[in-house]
Amino acid sequence: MPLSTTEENYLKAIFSINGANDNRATNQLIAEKLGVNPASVTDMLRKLDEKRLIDYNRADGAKLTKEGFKQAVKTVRKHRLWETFLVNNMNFTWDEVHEVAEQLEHIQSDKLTDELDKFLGYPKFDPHGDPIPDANGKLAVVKSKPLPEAGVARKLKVVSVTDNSTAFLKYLDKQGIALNDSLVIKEVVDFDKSLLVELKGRKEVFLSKEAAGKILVD
Amino acid sequence: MPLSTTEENYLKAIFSINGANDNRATNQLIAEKLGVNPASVTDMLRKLDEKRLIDYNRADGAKLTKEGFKQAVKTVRKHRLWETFLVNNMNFTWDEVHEVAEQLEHIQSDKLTDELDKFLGYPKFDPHGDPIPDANGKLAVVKSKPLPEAGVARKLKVVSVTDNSTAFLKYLDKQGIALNDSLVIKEVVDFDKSLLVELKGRKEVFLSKEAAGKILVD
DNA sequence: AAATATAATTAGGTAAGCCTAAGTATTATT
DNA sequence: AATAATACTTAGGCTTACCTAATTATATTT
Repeated sequence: MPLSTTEENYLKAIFSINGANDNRATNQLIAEKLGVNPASVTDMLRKLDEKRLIDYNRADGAKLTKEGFKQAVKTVRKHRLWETFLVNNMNFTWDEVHEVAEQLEHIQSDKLTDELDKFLGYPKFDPHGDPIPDANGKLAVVKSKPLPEAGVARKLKVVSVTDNSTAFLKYLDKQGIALNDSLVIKEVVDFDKSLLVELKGRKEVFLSKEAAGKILVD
Repeated sequence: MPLSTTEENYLKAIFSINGANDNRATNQLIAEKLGVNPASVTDMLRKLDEKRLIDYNRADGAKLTKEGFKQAVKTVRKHRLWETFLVNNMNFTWDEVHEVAEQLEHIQSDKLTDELDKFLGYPKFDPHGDPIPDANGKLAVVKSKPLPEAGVARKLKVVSVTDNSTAFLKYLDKQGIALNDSLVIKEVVDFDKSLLVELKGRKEVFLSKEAAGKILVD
């Protein structure tokens, strides 16, 4: 039988906490992410372990099994496809989509998911710049590129800089940009190709074309 | 707070049983429609009565209040809009849509509902020929009648079916009958009241009295 | 009117998913 | 090593929405 909405949400939470690493989600992190009491988490993790969707024990926390991973990715795929649909076709803004997508991601129909994917033109990224798993669960691999070559509105991560001069690094520091920081290009100014960039803390800064070209993002 | 999926389903069931008339749904009919035990229905009807979504007592059965009616129509609106979307844009056939639409009808977002309506071009009827309530809950009125009540030799149009089961829809498909098709009753067979019907492509098929009674024409 | 059938209700129980409060491990600090 | 802080589990309970079996109320027959 299919997973419940709640089970799907737990798998998704573990997926988002563990990421690509070999981390193991703790009860507390999961409880916080889902807004439930840690005692409730214990119950559900045990249940998911029994169903072989996760590996779980008190000492090491929770890790998705192959099957659990598959299910989590499927839910993420649906979530991101629906977000794309809402923004592209239903006139939602990227900050309005989350709540509705949280509901839509639990609709159970592989046919619908795949038709939606087709309808949208097999998008690789959702409106937040997060990669959309394909029908086989594969995620687009992002290879870093200079900031000016990245698209607008995608969630980017600073992975490296091509100028290690003190002057440049100090400049970045002053702007509030550091390695591994997330940022989003809000706008490309037409006449001088400078970029309006939103940083983590909702702070916005302008970067000249020269400066931006030295920042590699993912 | 918003209604639960189950509450919405009860209201919808009462709506579909009572129709436009002043009927009052009985526990048994509701139980049958929802596939639950009559004892469970008693519980829920009492709860809906307390919430003033229905008027309920043992003697007269259940009737929607103004608010309950509003909620039911809203769910029906969503159901039929999603069905239309699935057929028009997701390559579903009209006999495939029901199960998924049962899930989609519970998505809570007025903005999404109205944007979907707009996206679809404010359709008046769904793929089964059922009228779609507009944003104010108003339904297009159709003066249609069951096929056996229509006269012989008149050009008729299939506007709706009163049985949306997969079995019936597949049967119609096989006979070559689809929504909005034109047809003409050539003959009423006396002894069993079955109908000889001529379809668009000059093709003639026999329809039993039972099957014909579920086809509404204009 | 009495007997029977049908419909609805009551009583007691279950499972999922959550809670609080109290207790037990584990890890960090002194 | 002893104490304190943090993390997790246990125990007992709650709500929703369902169930079965037994009972009561209403209709229908005879």
